[in-house]
Amino acid sequence: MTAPAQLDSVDLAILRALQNDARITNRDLAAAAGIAPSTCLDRVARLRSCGVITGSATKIDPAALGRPLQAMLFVRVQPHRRELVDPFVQHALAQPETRAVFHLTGPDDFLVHVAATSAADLQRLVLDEFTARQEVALVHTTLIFQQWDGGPLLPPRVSRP
Amino acid sequence: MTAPAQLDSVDLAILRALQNDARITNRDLAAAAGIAPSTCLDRVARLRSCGVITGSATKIDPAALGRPLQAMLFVRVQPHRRELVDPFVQHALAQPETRAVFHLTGPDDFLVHVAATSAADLQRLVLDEFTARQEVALVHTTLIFQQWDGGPLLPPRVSRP
DNA sequence: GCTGAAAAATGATAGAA
DNA sequence: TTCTATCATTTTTCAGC
Repeated sequence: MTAPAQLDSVDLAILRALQNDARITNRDLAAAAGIAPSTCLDRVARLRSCGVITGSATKIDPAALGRPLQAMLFVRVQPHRRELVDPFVQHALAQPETRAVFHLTGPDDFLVHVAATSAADLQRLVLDEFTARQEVALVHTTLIFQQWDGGPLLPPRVSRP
Repeated sequence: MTAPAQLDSVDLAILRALQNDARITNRDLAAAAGIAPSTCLDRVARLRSCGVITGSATKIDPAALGRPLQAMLFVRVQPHRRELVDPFVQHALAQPETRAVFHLTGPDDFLVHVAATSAADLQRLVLDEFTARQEVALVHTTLIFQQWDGGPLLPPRVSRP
């Protein structure tokens, strides 16, 4: 499943194109990678079975959906034990506002990325769904002015056979 | 382009399925939404032209790619002026380790999500690519133990015609 | 919003470089 | 391994209703 993944420049081209557009046709993907369509199918299947490709997702604009206010919630859990960590994560993921949850090192244990419908919705989320919980010692809320997606994630080194 | 987007329960089903798997066939998507395939095509085209759907991406496992160490960099820029903000963001996005950049309210101006190949790579990134820059006053580095993707992002209210 | 026929893409196969 | 070529099947498209 999770091999060290020896990737060459063809895999790199495939990964670059697929991260940019998950719905690219196999024909176009093969052309972008400079290989035959049948070979391209094999390559993608291999990347999938190696665990490099884990899935695909359609990207959505939260503002266009009616969720114009995004924020980061820094959450401190007390005590910081596994019995409390797992339920907290599940509860955070169960909120419709939650986009992602990160378990971090440092004074703040969790970072929760949320997309709220309004300041009132954000306030309710923080007070009723997070601060109100027994294990939550502290929530620090920060608004997101703007965000940018990084380019395609690529392997640090490419084997050149 | 960016209309208030009046979405009904069919759009909601489409958005849910598409966020879960961008490569779902239109046939299966139509079945999931309970409409005819041709109607489904129209709906998706409308969601795209309304700006709700902005694109698609294949999901990659950074660890399988050789980037097992993810971190959040909290960056303070001094002075916090637009002439310095834009170049900083461009430089952050130009790094192969960068997954996302957030411009935040609060004492830390930016949050940069990165995927490094090793602790040495992370150290180099922080010291040589961020701290070394004139406008960067402070970088605080936090490791990511684990992360979870939220469920599909859905509109807060659904019009019921 | 639906139906159905035409067009295109896919996935699989076999054989050769 | 990878490529070329082929083909049945599935999927998308685009009329018209």
